[in-house]
Amino acid sequence: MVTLKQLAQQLNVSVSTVSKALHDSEEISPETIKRVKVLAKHLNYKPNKIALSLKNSKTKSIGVIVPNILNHFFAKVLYAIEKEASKKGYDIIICISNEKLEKELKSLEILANGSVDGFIISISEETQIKNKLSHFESILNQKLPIVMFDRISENVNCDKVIIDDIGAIYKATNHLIKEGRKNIALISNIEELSVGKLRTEGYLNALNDAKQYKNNPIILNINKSEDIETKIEQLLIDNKKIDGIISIDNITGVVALNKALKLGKKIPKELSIIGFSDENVLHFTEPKLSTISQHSLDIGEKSVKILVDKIEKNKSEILTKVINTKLVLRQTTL
Amino acid sequence: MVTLKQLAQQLNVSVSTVSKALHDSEEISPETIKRVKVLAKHLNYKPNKIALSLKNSKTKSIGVIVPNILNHFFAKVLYAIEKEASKKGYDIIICISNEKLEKELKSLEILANGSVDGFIISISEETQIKNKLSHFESILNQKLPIVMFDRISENVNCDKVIIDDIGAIYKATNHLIKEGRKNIALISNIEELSVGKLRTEGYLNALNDAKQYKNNPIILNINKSEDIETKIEQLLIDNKKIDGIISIDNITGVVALNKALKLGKKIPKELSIIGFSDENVLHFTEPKLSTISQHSLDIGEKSVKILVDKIEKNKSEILTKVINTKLVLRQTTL
DNA sequence: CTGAAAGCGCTAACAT
DNA sequence: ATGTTAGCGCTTTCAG
Repeated sequence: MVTLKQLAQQLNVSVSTVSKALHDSEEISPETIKRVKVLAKHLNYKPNKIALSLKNSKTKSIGVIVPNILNHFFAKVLYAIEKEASKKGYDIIICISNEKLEKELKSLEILANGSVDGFIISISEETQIKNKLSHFESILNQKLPIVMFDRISENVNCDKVIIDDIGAIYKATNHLIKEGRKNIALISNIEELSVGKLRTEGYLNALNDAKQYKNNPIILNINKSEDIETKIEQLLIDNKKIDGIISIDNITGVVALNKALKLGKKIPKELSIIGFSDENVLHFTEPKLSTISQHSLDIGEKSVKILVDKIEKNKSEILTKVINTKLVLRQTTL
Repeated sequence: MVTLKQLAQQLNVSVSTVSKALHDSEEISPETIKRVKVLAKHLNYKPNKIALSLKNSKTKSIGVIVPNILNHFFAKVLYAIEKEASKKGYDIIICISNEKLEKELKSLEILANGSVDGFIISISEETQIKNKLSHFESILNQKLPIVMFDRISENVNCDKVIIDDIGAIYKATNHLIKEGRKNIALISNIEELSVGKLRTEGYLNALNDAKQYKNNPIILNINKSEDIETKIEQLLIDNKKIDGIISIDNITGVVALNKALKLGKKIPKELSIIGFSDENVLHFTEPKLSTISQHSLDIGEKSVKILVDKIEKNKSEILTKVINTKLVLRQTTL
């Protein structure tokens, strides 16, 4: 890399003159500025980011820690984070916790060595289960701001970007009730997560609030060790009355659709299905899956905006931003 | 952040003593080492990465530039890159080119300001089409190593990690021929990419080499502006004789399967389908899609290993590593 | 208008 | 065994 020093030597001026010239300082004569800039351009000089970071105690980098990048939701949020961060002149350093507390903790600790100005985090499953939160507190104590999204913890005092999980599923369930469905099942493979519990709550609330709905809730929680496809197929076989399915994660909806088709169900005539998460590979099901869109792009964008505000404007109020969801009716609902 | 200086002041010793103590230097007395370490631990001292980077002219960071993180293949490679990099003590800074030359170029330039020790890159579509490669040369001239994977350019003299694209599709096509298929179509939405051309070549070679195969190739190239679902459905309707489909990207295989089912095709009895890319959401099709697995994890892992070798051992030979593919027969082939 | 010097946090050669 | 100094690349007083 070309340095100020090298430019200075070649031009027979001092390093500080070069620095000032490159910043169009009033102190420097126009011709010197010209000379400096010409050479800088010619040698492709670029200010060393590391040196700047050290000098300014600002890295212009954001640490992003997500549980699982193979989950399309997180990939999409990441996409939006990168886009917005890039727009604002920030690099993003990403770590994948792989749903493990240990990795999340380590990643956080490592990046808190001066590498980043703040964090955007979605909590790992293990962390949520064990409810171990001290690593977040530790970061906040070091005056490094954190923005949590989707998988948050009420007990950490930081900015948050979430969706109205209860309301989203409430609306979806209600839609099926209004369709006249009498046996609406909820399928989930995220029982342990904060969002899983909230979404389930939305489903139960909706059933409760509908006076005309008489039947008991049907909830299929599939845990990590169980086979999603087997469980769902079994549910459909065991419970032939099911005429509505709400999936609260972004996988089981597709599986339910495929299994129902395989079993010869007419969709949406005999069975309505609503999945979770917006447009993606799911787009390509046949018929097209109706879903709750959680606007992943907005979530990512907003997270960056809030974090950068914290970093640059030292805003001190802690806020929780709720991103709207939308029920997108495609072809698996009436 | 706690600094050496602060530790030194509190202990009434010099900064260098503290530094040496923390590195268990022979020069320092055991008791001083003890005192220093106790306080360091107590104050949660962590060496400032930025300062180290500046001092060592090594950032222990890798710049990763991918075209599209929503493509499951890239997400998976990214996952593997993060895992291996983390293991080796490297951070990864990611940029998403979004298939645009401009963004790729900018990202590369920005990170070449001292932020990273090297790059792992998969070239954007626009870059491949325009065949503009000077930005890579520029980086290499700055002695920053590059490893390219999947979407590479023969004309850039850097390490590469690829699969045997021709051979992979050749094998798959051959499998369908051996099944006795007489009208094997190739579907692609990546015509413009280097890998797209190679894979198509593999298909054509296989048809040519099979003396018993009489019919002409059937190739459906779907470009960005066209609707994948419409085109594929139309193909199946227009050409009822098609009894084999090879998809050379990681989307059209699923679509072809769903459309064929919708049109009442018996699979795999009347029609065999082979997709591209390994286990993922596609896993959940019904029946399960047979695919060419490209071992994305190996690709990511290997890329990091090669790059880190270059960075740390100054290896100078340029190599191209070919990762094996595997034909994984599930339920859409005989 | 230009330059010298200090300092960001750290390490290491070189005193003492 | 401990301290001083210089230097990584940069900005920014302060001096000239």
